[in-house]
Amino acid sequence: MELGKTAYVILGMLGKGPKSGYEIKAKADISTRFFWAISYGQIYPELKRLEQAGLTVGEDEAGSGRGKRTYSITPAGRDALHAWLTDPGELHSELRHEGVLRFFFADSLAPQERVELLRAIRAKHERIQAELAAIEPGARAHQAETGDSLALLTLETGIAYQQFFVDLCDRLERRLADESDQTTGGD
Amino acid sequence: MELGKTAYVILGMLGKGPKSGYEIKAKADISTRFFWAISYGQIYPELKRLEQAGLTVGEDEAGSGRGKRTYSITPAGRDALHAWLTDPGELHSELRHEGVLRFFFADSLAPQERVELLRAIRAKHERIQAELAAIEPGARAHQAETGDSLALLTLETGIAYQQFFVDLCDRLERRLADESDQTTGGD
DNA sequence: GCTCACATGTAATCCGTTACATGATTCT
DNA sequence: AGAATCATGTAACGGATTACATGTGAGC
Repeated sequence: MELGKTAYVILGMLGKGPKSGYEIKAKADISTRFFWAISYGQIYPELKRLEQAGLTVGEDEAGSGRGKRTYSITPAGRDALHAWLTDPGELHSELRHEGVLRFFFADSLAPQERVELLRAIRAKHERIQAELAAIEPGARAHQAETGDSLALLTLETGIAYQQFFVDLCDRLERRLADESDQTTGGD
Repeated sequence: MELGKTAYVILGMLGKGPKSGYEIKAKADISTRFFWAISYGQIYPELKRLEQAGLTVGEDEAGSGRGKRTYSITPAGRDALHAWLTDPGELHSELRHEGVLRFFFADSLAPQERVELLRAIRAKHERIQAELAAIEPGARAHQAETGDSLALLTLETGIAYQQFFVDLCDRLERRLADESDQTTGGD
């Protein structure tokens, strides 16, 4: 029945409790988004497919506006989720990073332009890090409530990940400065 | 004329010297692949589009087998490349990391299964790091020849990036161990 | 003669984003 | 009354991978 990774994001979210498509998106936006983004265009069709496959069940919420539909995970859904979490096959991972890409091709740039590029990369990662830091208090409260420590641990991973790039840019900028010092004979 | 990022990978490669589609792929596979992957399915059609746009010129190589075609960057191509390298707009970056994704949802796993997940993530990054390390001698020789230090610097960035995940997995494994120590009352 | 590296290309398919359409409820 | 948020859904499009088709040249 071959589910895509995105299906597991949805299934995983429902594993933590029943949710609507809208709520799944909201939760994903403050957690998985930073290492696996999803959009409405995937969520709603996928929820239907998962229901047809018997991995989730949807229920129309009475009373509330225009048919809000809340989905829950089924036992079969939990099995599928567990099978994925422990699947010994390849862990897909890919990075598309325009900043590093540009840096790789930056030998045709003037030294000043290179530095500006590094600063721009740094600024971007700092901005995302600030976004993540803003989420932390909520995640901490969530851990206290539910006892789920992995969400917070993953968030901290995200913050450390951004920090890696900030440090990297600092290091590279210094390396470039050292290099041009040598070329110009120091002083 | 709105070029996609992949077009710039090709343009950037040609900026370092004339190449065939095949050669572009080979170079990308030992450099940009780790932060911006490309495939033949993109390269050949894109080379044609870039030629039509006047950013590259192709020339059929005489003598060699079934029409090998070598492309060079034009002055207009260099302008476009420079414009991209210094574009102050958003730097696209995205990560899809199944390992961290699974970890986020791993609260339903047994402690032993969690550790196995972390070990699998770690192993994968170590494997990629070894791949990168194998490329390094070639990159070092290339720098000595051409004076282009950024390719090597970028490769080292890739190695450090993999190391980040290796360290992360070690840290997380220790954190999980500490946690279960507390829960079981130590010993 | 066989296999491997070199070499080009396309078509099917998949995955995902973006933009759009629609409407209810809640807050100010 | 108006704005923001909640809420669902689809269609068009774009980007990229995969598989396939085809063929040459060099070395064993």
